[in-house]
Amino acid sequence: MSQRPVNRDVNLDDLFAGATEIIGREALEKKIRAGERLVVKHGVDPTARDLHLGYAVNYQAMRRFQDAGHTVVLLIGDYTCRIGDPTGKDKTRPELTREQIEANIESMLTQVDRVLDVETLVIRRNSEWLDPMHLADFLRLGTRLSAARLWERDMFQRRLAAGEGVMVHEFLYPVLQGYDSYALQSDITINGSDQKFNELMGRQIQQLFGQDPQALMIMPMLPGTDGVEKMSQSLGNYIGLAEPPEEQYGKVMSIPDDLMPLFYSLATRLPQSDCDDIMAAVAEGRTGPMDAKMRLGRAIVEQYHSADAAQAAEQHFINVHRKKAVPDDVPEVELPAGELPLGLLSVLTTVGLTKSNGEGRRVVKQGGLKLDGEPLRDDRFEFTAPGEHLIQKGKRHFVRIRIG
RNA sequence: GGAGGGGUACCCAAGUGGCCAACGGGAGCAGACUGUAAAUCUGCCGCUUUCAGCUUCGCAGGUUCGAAUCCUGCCCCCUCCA
Repeated sequence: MSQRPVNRDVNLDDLFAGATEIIGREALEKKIRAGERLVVKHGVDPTARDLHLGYAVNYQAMRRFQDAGHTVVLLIGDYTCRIGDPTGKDKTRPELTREQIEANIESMLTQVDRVLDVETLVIRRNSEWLDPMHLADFLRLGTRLSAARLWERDMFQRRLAAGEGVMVHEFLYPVLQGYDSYALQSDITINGSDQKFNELMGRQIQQLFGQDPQALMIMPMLPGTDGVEKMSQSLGNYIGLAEPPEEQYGKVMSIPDDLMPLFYSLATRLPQSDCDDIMAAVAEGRTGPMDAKMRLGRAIVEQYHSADAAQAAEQHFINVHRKKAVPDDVPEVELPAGELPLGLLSVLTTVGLTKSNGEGRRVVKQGGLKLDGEPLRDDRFEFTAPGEHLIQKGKRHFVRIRIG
């Protein structure tokens, strides 16, 4: 693994771009200027998931550190994920097997490689040091940490006030996560603001052991496509890094207009000055909001796919949504002619357009179904002969069926 | 160990013997409108062979013509006190 030389003259404002807060900035700057190769930590759970633009806010920052020659560590919380972060939402998590964890890391890497340089990326697992840790060691660490400090956490206070409980493991979680920073000798951790408390604990533990406390680069949470909640997989309001170009583009087009500035500066690699110019042009009426949004969509698709893909996705969007034409990549399903006649409702369900016959009946009744471009309002319709048909549900769900 | 509160559909949450397939909100789906997959408005939103039938309100029994609602046992969750 070949590493770039450390760039001690890197522009710090560029390096820290986008961060809402840098804790311990001064000490960090000294290290950079002295030409030290920093250990840059970013922790993730090895759960199976689609990485999305919200995470990419961190990855882009990590990439800049890589480019400046520093060691970026992707810390896999394979030990702590067995315990469960106090999100207040998680039920007891199913325990992941070693194989699952490795498979998840693998899939994660194929997603982050769109942003990070995986050649120099260092992967560590916190089971490396937490597994061999003895309870006595942990308790000894506990003799030097104040419980009151842990209780301060606003989430705990809120939950207690709301009459909800706090579990012992949740209470201790920050200690384990903080220990990671010590084990890695982290110089800086890049994470979303939701991790601030845990990472501050890391600073404290590092100091207990005589280490320099890590700096914290706290990145803003990107809102989801609904414009209200933060982007997250469980809320389904996310734009995945590995999603197909048309999906990414379409989802970008669906964000509320007033989210555009945020997406421009957090989700694209455009310099902040360019983002400002674009939004100024919109404000002054020189550019339409739709054009600005389309440009945003292209920029994002281009970043995770290619310029060609961005063009194609835009064309697809114009065709399907503006001109209401049929896209050219409609999924096709083969149906055996032996089962003729085939009832429309059961076809809709087997083809995956509806979850039940009742839902299909509803869609047909409401005029949301088209067969070969023609509205079909008869839920008792049957396909009686072999052949090819285009089924459209609503505006954007298409399936081509081939009976025969 | 004691006292109290609670478990309802994908999520939140009403309902405390029939008018309950179950109020309301969110999510989702469809229609209208729109530059948009935004916002707004309208409709739908357990399953089925839909003028009807079937299965649902933590689990298992029971009372009753009839239960999400009452009784018994069990499981789980939360708060306070010890």
